[in-house]
Amino acid sequence: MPEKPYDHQAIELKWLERWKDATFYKAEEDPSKPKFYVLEMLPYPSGTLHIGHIRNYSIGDALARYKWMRGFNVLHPMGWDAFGLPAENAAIANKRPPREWTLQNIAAMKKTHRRFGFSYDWDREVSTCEPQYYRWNQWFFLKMLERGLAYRKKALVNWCPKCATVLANEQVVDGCCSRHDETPVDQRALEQWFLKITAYADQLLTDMQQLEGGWPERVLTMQRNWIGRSEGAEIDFMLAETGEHIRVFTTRVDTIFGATCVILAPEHPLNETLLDAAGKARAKAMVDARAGRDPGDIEKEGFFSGHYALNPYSNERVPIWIGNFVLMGYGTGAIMAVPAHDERDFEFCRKYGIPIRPVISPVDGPLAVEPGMKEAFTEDGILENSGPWSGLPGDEARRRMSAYAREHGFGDAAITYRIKDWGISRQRYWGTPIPVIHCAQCGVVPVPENQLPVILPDQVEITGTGRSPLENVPEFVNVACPRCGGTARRETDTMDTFIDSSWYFYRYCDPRNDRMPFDPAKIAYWFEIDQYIGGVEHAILHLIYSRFFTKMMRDIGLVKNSEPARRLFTQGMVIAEGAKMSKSKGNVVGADMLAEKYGTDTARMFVLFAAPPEKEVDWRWEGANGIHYFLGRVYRFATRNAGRTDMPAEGASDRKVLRKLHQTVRKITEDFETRWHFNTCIASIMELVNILYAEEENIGSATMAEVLEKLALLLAPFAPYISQDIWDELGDEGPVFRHCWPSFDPELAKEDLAEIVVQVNGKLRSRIQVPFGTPEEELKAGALADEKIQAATGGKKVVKLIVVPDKLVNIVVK
RNA sequence: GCGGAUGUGGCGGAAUCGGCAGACGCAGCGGACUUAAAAUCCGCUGGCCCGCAAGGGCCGUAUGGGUUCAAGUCCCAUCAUCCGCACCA
Repeated sequence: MPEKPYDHQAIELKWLERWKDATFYKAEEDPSKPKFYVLEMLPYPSGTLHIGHIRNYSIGDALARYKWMRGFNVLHPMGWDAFGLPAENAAIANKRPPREWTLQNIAAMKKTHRRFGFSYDWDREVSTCEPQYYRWNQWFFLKMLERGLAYRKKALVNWCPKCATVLANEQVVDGCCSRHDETPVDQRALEQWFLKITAYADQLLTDMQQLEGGWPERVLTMQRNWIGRSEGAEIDFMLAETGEHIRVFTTRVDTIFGATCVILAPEHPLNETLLDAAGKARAKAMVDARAGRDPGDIEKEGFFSGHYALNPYSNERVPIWIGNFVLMGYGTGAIMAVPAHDERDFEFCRKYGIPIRPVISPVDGPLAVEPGMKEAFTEDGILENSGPWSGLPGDEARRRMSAYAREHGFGDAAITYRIKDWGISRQRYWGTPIPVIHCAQCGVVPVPENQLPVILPDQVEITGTGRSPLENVPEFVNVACPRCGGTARRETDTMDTFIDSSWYFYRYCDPRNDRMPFDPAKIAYWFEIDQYIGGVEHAILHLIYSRFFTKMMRDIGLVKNSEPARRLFTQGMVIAEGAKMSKSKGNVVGADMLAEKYGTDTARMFVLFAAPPEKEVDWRWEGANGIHYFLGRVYRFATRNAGRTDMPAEGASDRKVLRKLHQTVRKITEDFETRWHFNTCIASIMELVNILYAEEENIGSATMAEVLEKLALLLAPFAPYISQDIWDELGDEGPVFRHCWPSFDPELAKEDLAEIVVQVNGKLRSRIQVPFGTPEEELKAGALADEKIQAATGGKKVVKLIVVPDKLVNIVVK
């Protein structure tokens, strides 16, 4: 057949058109087949797909296609994380309703998605801003309300003045809004809804054992730190005058005889009664000074409150201080300061001349003496000067002293977590309405289930003033109380959008169900997710909320699994010409731009070729040229050799080509099953093609037919259009990615002769060819007889011979 | 400050279990084809040195040490870059 030029535009358009109504990516439950659920994180519909998205989807698509070819029943869905702030900002800027803006963006992005030909089952598409979806957010909220997992409290919350809304702790980075780098976050007291993720803190931690090996260690470590479990004790110090209690949390109750003061956070509620007006002002100033600052830069400061507390173990009277380094949000907001055995306390007490009293001696040394201590001794040791506890080792003392506190009613062993309950109220329009009603008579009343969904009204003026725009929609706000029928007001806050993405992957399994969030039987078939793929930036937020939701759903009987995803892969970022891509730098590499210039096959393959998928990729246009050129080489070779019968008889070239072919199949198969280094997979296909060019006229017809067919199959997971077109040119039927993945013959993949590296004192000096399995003695003899080796050893004494069969001989001479 | 990862040609990267460093590609150089260019095809391409040449030698995986017959790979220290956490009691 005559050679054809590689016209990527024509090829991609042709198959795009032919596949328009194809159904081969449709997934259906089929218990007779092994299932495989591969999932990429759903995008926010910003309007355009960029190369970072393409990388994420190209990895997932290659895996999905490979698994199909291996006979799995694959579920590979896609959807839209469609609620969120940018839609409102766009509405303010362009005077267009968020819904319209969002739907238009989805349409544009979906078009690009289709153009790239990713293998999604679009019948399962989910868009989180649709009432059919968010009604189940509301339904889950009501379920959690019933179980006490959702509750309301007045709380100091993080407030971003630019977003004009509340942020979750996870959305605050270095005291600033994660969306506005330079904007310090304020603290405001508001009535907020919270989800009790802390009730699952322990399970979130212990269930990580199931994820070990399947999730990146890095992500597990980040989650562990985020949950921040710490074991210790809570102890009440009694206020000397009034008898009120100050509860402190400590991990080192064994050091309590060294406590020389108690320190309260500046926001501590007791300050209201403890401090005079001047003191309150100082405390307030401390809180303000801390806002938005890097904690490492703030010097420890404090002042004496004028009051004293009693140490319940020793009955000692210690001063109560207010300290800026004590956090209200952790533990009890109050600490006992043991300067001799804690670095921070040491720094603070030195500064203010508070006594330092060592009570723990090192296991193998004497007790420190004060004055003269240069730093705190923070390790475990033996208790001294600690009344009846003296002489005990630290761990035993902690156990017995906690028990003592419990028996005497002034404390107990306690576990504290760094993770806090999840504040989900947002004073925003474009999100899921929280389904409750505020009634003057009945208080907070949940919207009855049969009245869901609470529909987000369409005609709303977006103001960005910090009050929910829904407050200005009387037909939304004014309702009858479901309990007493009296006039009542609807809740106008909406939910954090992380709710949406916490369970969307369940909805994919049953996306049109209007009686339940999904049918549990379908979940039982598809779950857990076999492979989840996304950016590492979601290591704590999205991935911890999703794990929490799964456990909650399990506890209300909807699912059986305790974890959503068995395996997680976090791909590296794509940067452009050495810099992080961003709109402001104008260096965003858009997906459509790529499709036009090189075609989608080239774009996909280049991001996979440029680096292993877990590493960062630097996008360089010249690199993409190389892949495009390579695909052209493949295409021209295949079209001019398809169906050829004028080839010479089979000979040495066939052996060579087939060996390389089977080696390539083996390499790529192994990589798909283990480490996904698609860059070297593609490199090995290039090597194969280089050999084909070198041997083109010497290959027999049968070999040529086999190699072309398998080449198309090997390319299918990475470059579906060109591989399909070659498949078609070869006269093969149907979609190439529904054909069986090629097998390899280990015998054919084997080299004829082993090449033995011969070293003298560890340096390469010669190579010899021998049959595989040549005995050690023969290898030694062969190596010593080699001309170059004789020259190199030059009659020196052979001290030792190291032999690695089929690989290497090292001759050690003196 | 604490924790983790990474460091290999001009560039992206390869070397999967301690056994040939630099696969594959980009960029560059040369040749063929062409009136010419593009496209395409073929070749060269870590550094230094010896040689007209064929060929050969030495150095080389951030730096300094160590283990080993053998180290990019293992151990210790240092430096650099990136990421996460950062007063968590």
